[in-house]
Amino acid sequence: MSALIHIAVIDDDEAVLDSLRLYFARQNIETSCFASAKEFLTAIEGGERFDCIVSDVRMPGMTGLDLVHRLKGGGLAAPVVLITGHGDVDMAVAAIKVGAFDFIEKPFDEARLLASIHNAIEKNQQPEIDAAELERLRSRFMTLSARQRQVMELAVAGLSNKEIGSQLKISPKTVENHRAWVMERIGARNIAELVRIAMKVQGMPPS
Amino acid sequence: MSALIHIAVIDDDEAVLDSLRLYFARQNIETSCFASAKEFLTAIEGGERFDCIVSDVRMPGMTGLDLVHRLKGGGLAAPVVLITGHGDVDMAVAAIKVGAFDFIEKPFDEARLLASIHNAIEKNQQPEIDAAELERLRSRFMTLSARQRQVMELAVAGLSNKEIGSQLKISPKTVENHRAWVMERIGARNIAELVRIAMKVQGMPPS
DNA sequence: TCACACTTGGGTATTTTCACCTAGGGATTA
DNA sequence: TAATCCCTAGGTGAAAATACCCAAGTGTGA
Repeated sequence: MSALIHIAVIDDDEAVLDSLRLYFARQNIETSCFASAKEFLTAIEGGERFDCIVSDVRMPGMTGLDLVHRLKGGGLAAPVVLITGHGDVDMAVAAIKVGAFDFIEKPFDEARLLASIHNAIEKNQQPEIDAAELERLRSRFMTLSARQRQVMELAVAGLSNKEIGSQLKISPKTVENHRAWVMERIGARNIAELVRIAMKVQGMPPS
Repeated sequence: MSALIHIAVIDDDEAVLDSLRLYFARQNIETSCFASAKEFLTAIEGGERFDCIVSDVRMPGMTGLDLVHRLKGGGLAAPVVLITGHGDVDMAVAAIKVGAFDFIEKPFDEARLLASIHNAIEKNQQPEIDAAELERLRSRFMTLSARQRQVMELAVAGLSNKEIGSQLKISPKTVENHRAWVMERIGARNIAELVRIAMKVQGMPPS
């Protein structure tokens, strides 16, 4: 699924930049380096997009924290991992609160940073998938027949096949058949999943 | 609006507890002190509610971080302000990510803590719809042990007893027992109901 | 009229859950 | 020390769900 990860690294220290560029190259990660937040923003304004942004906190001009603020305010979805040389708890708290994904102290293990980046990207893909997923599910609900939907609703309400049958005046066996159909169509593999899907779909009107 | 602020303070250090109690008394804030997270949870289970929870991070038994996890998992809305003696950035990051409102290093200015508490309470004033019902459900969640909660979460995710057992490295039979306990305690009569209750209380998650 | 989908219902066998029960080990508390 | 709670795990038997198979009646649209 992951074609090629493309990240941005922002640090005013040339040595750090070089070191990280080399490390990420070895990890098969495409890296764009920037010596300042400003340079980075220019690239963003030029239309460049990254899967993850790794930035130092303390830099001349715009700090990493400012950058997070700016990016989140601009609605940019890419996760930001901040790196700091000074173990500043207050700043870490502030950073996470404004939406930074992680906050790592120098000196850090490169593997730790890598793990955080992977984690950030993974978590970040969730909402997009959710929106698309929701539409997919909604369309599947539409293909259900009236009877199937009836059965589904009662099943989601927690009734057993027997109870559903007596309520709909059909045999439990028929209910069983309908139920299997519903599960297959919706793509749920168990009742718990079906309940979640039903709640998700019915809990949110189409946008 | 603010009748009387009532907060909980949790710290295993008697001196800190006394000091804060005195300080908050002077600020006209009602304070309940607890020497451990467990004592605090007992009070919560007994139905006590607080506008804000101030807790030390490092304590014997349950840590402040565990506490936040537990409270947020149970859907309790009260904001938590954590205090730590060791400037631990990683822990601060983890704490904020799981939903702590603030993370303050010792030694701290009492006014700083007070400001954070006021801020937390103010931010926390969001409208709750079926507050009474949610409270009832939350209190039930609080009575679950850690293991029971684990089992519940996996069950809600749709795993079978066998799958849960293999994941938790316990026998399916034990899972079955835990599950029965959970169902009884929560007051759910089938999985569908459990899933719906869990989603309501925790306002979550993707499958 | 024919094909297709939906509904209905049955059979059979396996798996899973549910509702009871007992019982030991470990940790905590009175 | 005794009581209590939790986690562990086993047993039994009933109920339910699941995964397959099958067929017949009813529409709808090509």
